[in-house]
Amino acid sequence: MSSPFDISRISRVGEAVPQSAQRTLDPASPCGACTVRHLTLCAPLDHQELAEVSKIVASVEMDPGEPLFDEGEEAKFVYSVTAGAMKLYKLLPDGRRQVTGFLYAGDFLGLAAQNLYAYSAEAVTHAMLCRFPRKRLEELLERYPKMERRLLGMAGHELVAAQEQMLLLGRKTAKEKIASFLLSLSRRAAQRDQPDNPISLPMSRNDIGDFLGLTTETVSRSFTLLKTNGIISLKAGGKVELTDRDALEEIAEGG
Amino acid sequence: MSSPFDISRISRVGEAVPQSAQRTLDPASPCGACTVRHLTLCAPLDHQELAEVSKIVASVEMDPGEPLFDEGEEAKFVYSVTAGAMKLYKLLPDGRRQVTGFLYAGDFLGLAAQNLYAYSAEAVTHAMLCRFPRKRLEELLERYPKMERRLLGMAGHELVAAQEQMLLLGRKTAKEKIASFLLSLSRRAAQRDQPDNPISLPMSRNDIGDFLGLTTETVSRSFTLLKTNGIISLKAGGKVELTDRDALEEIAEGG
DNA sequence: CGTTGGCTTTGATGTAAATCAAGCGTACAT
DNA sequence: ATGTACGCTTGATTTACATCAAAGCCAACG
Repeated sequence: MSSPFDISRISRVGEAVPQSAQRTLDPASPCGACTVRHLTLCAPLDHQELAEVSKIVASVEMDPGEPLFDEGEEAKFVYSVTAGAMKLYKLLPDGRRQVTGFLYAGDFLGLAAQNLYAYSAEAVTHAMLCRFPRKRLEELLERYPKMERRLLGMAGHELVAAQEQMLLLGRKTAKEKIASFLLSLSRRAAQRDQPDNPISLPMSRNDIGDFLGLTTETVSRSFTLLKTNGIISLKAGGKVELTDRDALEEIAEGG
Repeated sequence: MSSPFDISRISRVGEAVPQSAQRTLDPASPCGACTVRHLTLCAPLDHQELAEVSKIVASVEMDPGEPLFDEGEEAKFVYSVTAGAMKLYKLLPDGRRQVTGFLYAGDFLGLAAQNLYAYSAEAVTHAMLCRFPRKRLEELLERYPKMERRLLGMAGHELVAAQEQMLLLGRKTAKEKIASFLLSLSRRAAQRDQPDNPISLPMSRNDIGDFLGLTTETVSRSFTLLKTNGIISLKAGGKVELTDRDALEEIAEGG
């Protein structure tokens, strides 16, 4: 966790801001310079439309463990991840935690019910996000139906992933959960043109456990089991090599 | 399960069709007469627009246990439930099953990834649905952005519900799962202006188990436990009375 | 109206994963 | 270099739920 004195560095793009707080976006044409736009909700926009978006976005920089918002808070903003990794989670009153997703560049956060965030969000690694005032973005969505269509497509993908995760949480064994998790990380890396093997696991064993409905210990044991069977190998820097992808896929589906 | 000779009765509305297959919709103005429109994706449409929708919808009637489509099948149609209850589920190769949702009037089905259904769908009770050819509906969505906005709103609600279900599957005990399930059914009934107590449980113990990540036996034991504690009481016709709603809410949140 | 077959409930036993409890590294600070 | 702290791994024990097994229950049907 971050110290309570850490503060998200936020800057309205297009305004004069301290150099230090302005790392990814060029103030002159921030969205035009966005290197992950093809992955985001801004993908379908043309040059002119991006200029409109630029007027309402701010850039946010996060340190590992730093919270972005909490479940139940008023949902004034929505976000798009541009770099690094975030996690979303829900808590029960006694502290039990369910991580509902890990987010990478291009992913969208800020889902709300009755204007309150439906989950808490926290940085896993150092991360950068674009921040949109919810109301301003909704105005833009009315003006640009293709942006709304894009968002609907992204929501559809999220729903498919959510159903897959329900199958995992409700019906898979610890070993199957870990195998499925590694494969889904690998596939997502491939989608964003990153190496799909070895893959990097920036999150802790505890986070993985809270995502898969397991304890840290069971996650660790399942990793060692797969390692012992020569199916994966744990490398330095939190990297995992998928030595036998076919076997992993077999296990993930309950083979 | 239904016999293999059962066939969904399908009729293009507006065409001459056998009386028996045409039970909910008035062929003259089928969508205009829809009694659950305010719950559906058609809610924001005016009279003129509904007439356009009428041209592409067909009415489908289902018997209990009858399958509508299977996961992996080509997703030619999407559906809107107008009466009765449906269930959605995913299977593992060895037969383990995860029910991902129970659907009632107003709910939307037909989520697809790469044009293939992401889950199987089957009737729980006798049910009626409106069937939309996917491509024709997509054309309509382009013409009517407010319909697309409506769909986006519905997808958002689904995503919130999915996250809640992940918390349930990953972190709640059997008793907490049953309590949460009963409360969510009660709340959904209230939303559709049906009595929220007693509530009706049209699905089997086995279906409930596959929805909550439990076995039939554990579902049954949890019900008797709540019954013994005077928190619920099982009535005739698959109805459940929530005798002590506060206690149920306390239990659902891990109290 | 007795038989049948499918759910549901209840009981006895087994087990995968949780919990409890030390040790291990590795990374960072003193 | 040496402490120390935090996350990871490994081991021993417990437990919630699954599995296996057998009765009840009730609606449909001959």
